[in-house]
Amino acid sequence: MTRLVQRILPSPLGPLRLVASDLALVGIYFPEHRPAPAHAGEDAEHPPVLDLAARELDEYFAGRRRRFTVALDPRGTEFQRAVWRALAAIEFGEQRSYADLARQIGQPTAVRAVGAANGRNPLSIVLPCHRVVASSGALTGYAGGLAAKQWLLAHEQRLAGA
Amino acid sequence: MTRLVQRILPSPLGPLRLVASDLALVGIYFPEHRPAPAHAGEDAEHPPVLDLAARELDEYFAGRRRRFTVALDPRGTEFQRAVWRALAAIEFGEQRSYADLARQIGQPTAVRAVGAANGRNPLSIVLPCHRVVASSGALTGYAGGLAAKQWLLAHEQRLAGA
DNA sequence: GGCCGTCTCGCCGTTTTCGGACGTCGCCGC
DNA sequence: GCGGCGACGTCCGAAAACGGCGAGACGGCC
Repeated sequence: MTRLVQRILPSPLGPLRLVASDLALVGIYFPEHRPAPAHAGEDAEHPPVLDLAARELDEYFAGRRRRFTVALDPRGTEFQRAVWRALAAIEFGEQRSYADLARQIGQPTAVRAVGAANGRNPLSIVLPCHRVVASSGALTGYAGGLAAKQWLLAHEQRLAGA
Repeated sequence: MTRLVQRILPSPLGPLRLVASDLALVGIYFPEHRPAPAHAGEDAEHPPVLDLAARELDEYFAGRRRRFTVALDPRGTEFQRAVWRALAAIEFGEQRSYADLARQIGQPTAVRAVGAANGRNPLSIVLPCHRVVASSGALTGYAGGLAAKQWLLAHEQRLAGA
């Protein structure tokens, strides 16, 4: 029940809205995020975690960071958190299918539910839901729009080779 | 979403639990309150509003206060807040029926629902749900027990005449 | 014969909807 | 008095709808 504060961070994908509690990052949202996230409190004072998140994201976009260290507190159901935990294990530049994730959390048939949980990921980019594509390899959806997903994958692809 | 703090206040009706946010009083609960209210946070620091509430309640029980000035923030559905607003208009020593209240909020047939809303009143005493009785004049129910309701009415009756 | 697109259907957690039950009642008969 | 019934917002549980899917079946097209 701690207060939430937010901060807007410019990025190549448009202004990102970072939301944090006193202790951890709680959300990263695109300008036209879908589904629209709940409104956060005013940004009176910036807790340190918010500044750290902004710095790491800047580095990520600049190609100088592949993993994030900022404390996270993704809020959701038990199942969703399990999916998001699995997300965190996908390395920079890699890709997985929704079926892969389902297997990984021990519920190989819950493919569709994994897709839904993926769509509710509150920590875009940091929890790399953009690295999950259909088994066929097709891009299927993204909270920030498919263009953003494609941009992120290309960005990582470019750097992964180097 | 501000933090809630609480404080116990001794009274002729037993220890009352006062709950407040930074800005306003949110709840007043009897020892055996029904339905049981949600648990509040720890009482680390007392916001001014909590002390003011305690003082005014003391004065009320001592017979030196008939109206409260402490800021209130009763949380509930729109309908409930409408009922509670109507409650606040009942003067010290007066009594109304549930049907009266229903008429007052413009939903004369929602008598039973008014009763239910009354039962969910989070601010006992300050929002005087004890001044509402059946059309027949009978005492019908009270979160703090019928004895408490009777005590409050008698208390006000005694002073109203003076 | 391969190689796609398209369709259909089963999968499953979450969300939304729906229906019934439950009150701090009041009115009408008896 | 007492019993019965109607009133209506809430709560709660059940049921249905809804997705950022995947596998298999078809039908075209080289």
